[in-house]
Amino acid sequence: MAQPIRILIADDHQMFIDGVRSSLENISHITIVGQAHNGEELLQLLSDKKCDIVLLDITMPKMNGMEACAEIKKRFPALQILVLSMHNEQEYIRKMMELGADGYVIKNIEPDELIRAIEKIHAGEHYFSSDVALAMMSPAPRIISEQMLLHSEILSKREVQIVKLIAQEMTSAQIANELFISESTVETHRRNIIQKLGVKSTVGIMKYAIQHGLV
Amino acid sequence: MAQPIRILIADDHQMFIDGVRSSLENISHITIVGQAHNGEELLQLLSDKKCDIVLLDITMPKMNGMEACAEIKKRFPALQILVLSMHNEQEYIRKMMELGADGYVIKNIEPDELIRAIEKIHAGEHYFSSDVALAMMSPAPRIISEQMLLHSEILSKREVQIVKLIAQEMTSAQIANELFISESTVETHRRNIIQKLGVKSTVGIMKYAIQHGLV
DNA sequence: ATCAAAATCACCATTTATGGGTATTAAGTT
DNA sequence: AACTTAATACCCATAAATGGTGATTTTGAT
Repeated sequence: MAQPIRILIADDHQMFIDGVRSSLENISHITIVGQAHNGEELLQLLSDKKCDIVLLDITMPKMNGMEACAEIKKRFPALQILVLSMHNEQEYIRKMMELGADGYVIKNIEPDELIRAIEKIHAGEHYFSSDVALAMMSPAPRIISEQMLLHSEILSKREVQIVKLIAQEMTSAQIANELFISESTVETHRRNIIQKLGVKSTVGIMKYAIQHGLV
Repeated sequence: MAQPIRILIADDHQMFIDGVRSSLENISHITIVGQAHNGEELLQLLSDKKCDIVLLDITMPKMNGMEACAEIKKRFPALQILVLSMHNEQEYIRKMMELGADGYVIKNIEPDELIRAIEKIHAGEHYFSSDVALAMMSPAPRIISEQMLLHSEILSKREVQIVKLIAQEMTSAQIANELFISESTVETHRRNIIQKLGVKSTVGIMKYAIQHGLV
């Protein structure tokens, strides 16, 4: 190849970025053109620098990997995304693929495999590490999981906001006060959230929130 | 220094280990003598290899960093431990220090600072990254926090059991049914748990449960 | 301009959870 | 044997959350 594959890395841990860098620095046909510690930074970078593939973490502050992925695919459809996550739950994988990711590997991947993944993605193929592929094999870990996927439209901004406040152990009344809205409204939101996520109670909301990096 | 500082790294993510390795490989007075992906592996390694400092992650499978830390300090009191974690909550920091850790830094630390931390620890001092020190400054994030520390004995077996069931979105009645005890008892446990953890509601219990790997 | 989704609010009733206090029994420790 | 903790259970009252239904307004997209 005449031109090396240009890579951008987005991950909130510098040390992890360094790990990736050290794995790739001696590979002649791959070059790292930049790095970001969150989704916002990444999107800013993308306006300036040209690159082929983004290595994207999911758990990041400010704008997480899911939001970033959706945004990137909207603004730069040609850009390819390889998710590098520590989560290998079906929900995550499915979600990221729905949002337009081109591949998904677990962070404990070996350098060799990472290189292979990048090459595959660049060649227009999808790539999943074996852990990930395995996770997708099991038909349905929980009964609610199907329901969860059916209702997997993302929560609205307001709903996310409320989930975050719930996660701070606030009651509906306190949240209403915080957001200058009625308690009824908060409770309506609460119930809509429970329905959307296919969970039973606030406890389920919390699990979702933590697993999806909302807290 | 005649002898380099011998380091062992324990972290469940190989790529992170690689990140640390690449940061330290050109430092002549520091040498990495081994790595482990969980607490058990680490303890096995320690029986064979001699080393000065363990870089220890908290979140690991099989045996996590807390258990490993306690065990190491019991079996090898002279060995020094630098916690390398992504959590900078007071609870974690305090806990690890109680368990005998010698320093605590956040994973997004810069390589320079990591080296400094290792040197300090090896010199018999403690070391905390500025993030961590800052986190410890705030006297009490919540008023109940003091209470939290006073009551920081771990939950009893029964209580842990109930936390796990709560995490499955079960109501007190359902839990009572599951455990063949009265609903009153479950509610008493529930309230004791809330008090012990210094949280406000079931939401707080959930956060604790998830962060401490009970679910 | 029109349509769909999101956000807002209220009424109802019922179920759950929280907070206070009290008490008994079993199990384990010193 | 004396003491502590864990586990069990109940009383009362209040606060909070859940479920159902219906409705208006704002906002965003086609």
